[in-house]
This record gives sequence, structure tokens and C-alpha cells, in this order.
Amino acid sequence: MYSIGDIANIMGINTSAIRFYDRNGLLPFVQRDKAGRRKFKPEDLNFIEVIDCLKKSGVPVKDIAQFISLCMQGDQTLQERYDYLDDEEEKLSRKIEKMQTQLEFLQYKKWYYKTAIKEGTEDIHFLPNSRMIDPQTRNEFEEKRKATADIHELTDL
Amino acid sequence: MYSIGDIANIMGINTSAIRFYDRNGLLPFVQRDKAGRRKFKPEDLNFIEVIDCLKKSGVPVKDIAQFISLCMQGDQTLQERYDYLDDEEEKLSRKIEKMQTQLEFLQYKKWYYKTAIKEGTEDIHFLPNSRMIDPQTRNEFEEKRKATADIHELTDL
DNA sequence: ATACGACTTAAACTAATGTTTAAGTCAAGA
DNA sequence: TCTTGACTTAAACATTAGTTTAAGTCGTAT
Repeated sequence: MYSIGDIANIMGINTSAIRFYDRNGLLPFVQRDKAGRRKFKPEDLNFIEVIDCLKKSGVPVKDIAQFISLCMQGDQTLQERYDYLDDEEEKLSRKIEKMQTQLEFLQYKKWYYKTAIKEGTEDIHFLPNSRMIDPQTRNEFEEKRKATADIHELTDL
Repeated sequence: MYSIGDIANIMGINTSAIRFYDRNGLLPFVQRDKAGRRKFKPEDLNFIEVIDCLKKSGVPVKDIAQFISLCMQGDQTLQERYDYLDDEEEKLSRKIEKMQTQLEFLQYKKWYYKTAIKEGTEDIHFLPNSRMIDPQTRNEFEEKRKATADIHELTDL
């Protein structure tokens, strides 16, 4: 059996966060000893693992509570649980894709500044007599990206 | 010149969010017409693009404001701006990697429920006389993952 | 026996990120 | 001219996700 402190260590969070999760329906399975202290069973680690994953995936506590509630209702909710996870998988996939797009933009901007530093001024990227970036600049970088095996060769100083 | 409403449309957010960003130092470059209305110059879209990217990357408003502040100081901060973006690129990379790990766990759990549904009970994954998941179960899935070209063949119903 | 550390609660507090409300200004079209 | 829609502000409100505080209860090691 694990104490709240043990679980906090396992999850790498504060005990107060665990109590917050409990208050919000994430831990209906937790038992108490006769002094009222929370006691987590070894099998509860299955729940902890899922909660930890969903938290790290950015799922709101309220939504996770719904999934846990399904789990407490036994085998009759297996399909609903599958559907829930299917949905979250889809959302997380899209999220990762969007993050990847932002990462690529950051890499472009690193190259933008790397080349500006080399010339001592950002002006090299602007259209004549303006501070608008030449629309060709991004294309130029993306061509170089395609031609370069390791992106950091292009972006790192 | 763009109005606050134009920019809100471009970013896909509410005008009140733009005003919030302005209050918090993200838009020091914005000008006003004689009625006091915000007027964004075409070149300001460069800033908007960066702000949008950093926001989508999960960077706090306060941190973005620091970067924008560097931008306002001219070419003397080119190196600092590069360093800032280098740092954010690194953070975002790690974030994406962690998300990927969570995605893989969700896929495992989908397979876990898919197989449970087939048998009509979650019990098939438990050790005898317990509700602890057989430690071999995850390994079994990961072997199948390696042997399968498209993960959804394995996880989808 | 008692002190310490880990636990309990309810309630107040914090921080981040906006949204909503109320009251007012202004330009343009009917 | 008058109305409408888009803008302005400050301030209040909302939500999420906790943390902190205050007061109290245990079990154990000295």
C-alpha cells in the first residue's frame, strides 16, 4: 500500500495536487486507513498511470474524472472507455502536429537571426525602404532545409 | 493598416484577447489614429506572426513580452533574440517528445481496451485473482507495434 | 512520555489567461 | 441628422489548476 506521499513522489508532484485531484473526482478508488489517511493499492497504480498520461497530454481534470468514472462502472463501459481514449488520441495527434509546425517556424526564425547577426543588422531581410520581410525569405530557408540533413547545421551558431 | 478586429480575425481570437496582450506588453509597436483606435502597420504582421507562434508553443505572455522588448531595441539585441528563440526551440522540442510518449501510451491503452472488448471483460489483462495488469501486457503490445506498419491496424475497431 | 513527521480538513489565496460589463467616442451610411 | 457598428477604457468576473494556511490527528522513534 502507498501513502499520498509515495504517490506524489511517483508522479513528481506535490501532495496538495493529489488532494486536489481527489476533490475533483480523479481518485474515487482510493481507500482510507482507520485514521482517515489515503491508502493506494498496488493496482491503483494502473489508474495513476492513466491519470498521469492524460494530465501530461493536457486533458482537463474534469474530463479525466469522466473517464475514471467510466472505469468505476466495470466492464459494461469498456466501449465508452475505448471511445474516450480514441478521442483523446486524435486530439493529442493534432496537437503534436501543430506543435511541429510551430517548431519549424522557430527554426526559420533562428536562421533569420543567425544570418542577420552575420551581417550585423536585421535590414538584410527587409524589402527596400521598409521593415517588411521579403516574402522570399521563408521560401529560401525552406529550400535550404530540404537540402540539409541536420537542421541544426542551418540554424545553430 | 489593420484594425484590432482585422488582427483578431487573422489570429483567430477575440479582440479582447488582443487588448489583453497589449496591456501585457506584447504590442508596444502598435500605433493609434486620432480617435485613439489601434492601427497595425503591414510590417507589424511580422510581430503578430511571432507572437502567434510563441502563444501556440505554450510560451507565457510575460516571456513573449520580453522577446518583443528585445525586438524594440534594434540590432544591438540580435544575439539575445537568437538565444531566446534557441531556448524556446529546445523547450518545444522536448515538449513534443513528451507528447509523443503520451501518445504511445494512449495507443497502448486503446489496444488494451480493444482486446478487452473482444473478450467482453477487462479481466483478460489482470494477473490471477487480482486487478493488477500483467506486466507482460505492455511488452506484448510494443512487440506488435514493431511488427505492424500502421499502428491503427492494431488499435482501431 | 513526548516530540517529530506525515497525514487530515476547509478555506483562503495565487497566477495565468482571458471575457464581460458599463460607459463613452467616432466615422460612415440611410 | 441619426443610427449603427466598431472601437476605447477600467474594472469586475470567470476558469483552471493548483498552493498555502491553520488547526488538528496519528504512529513511531527516542
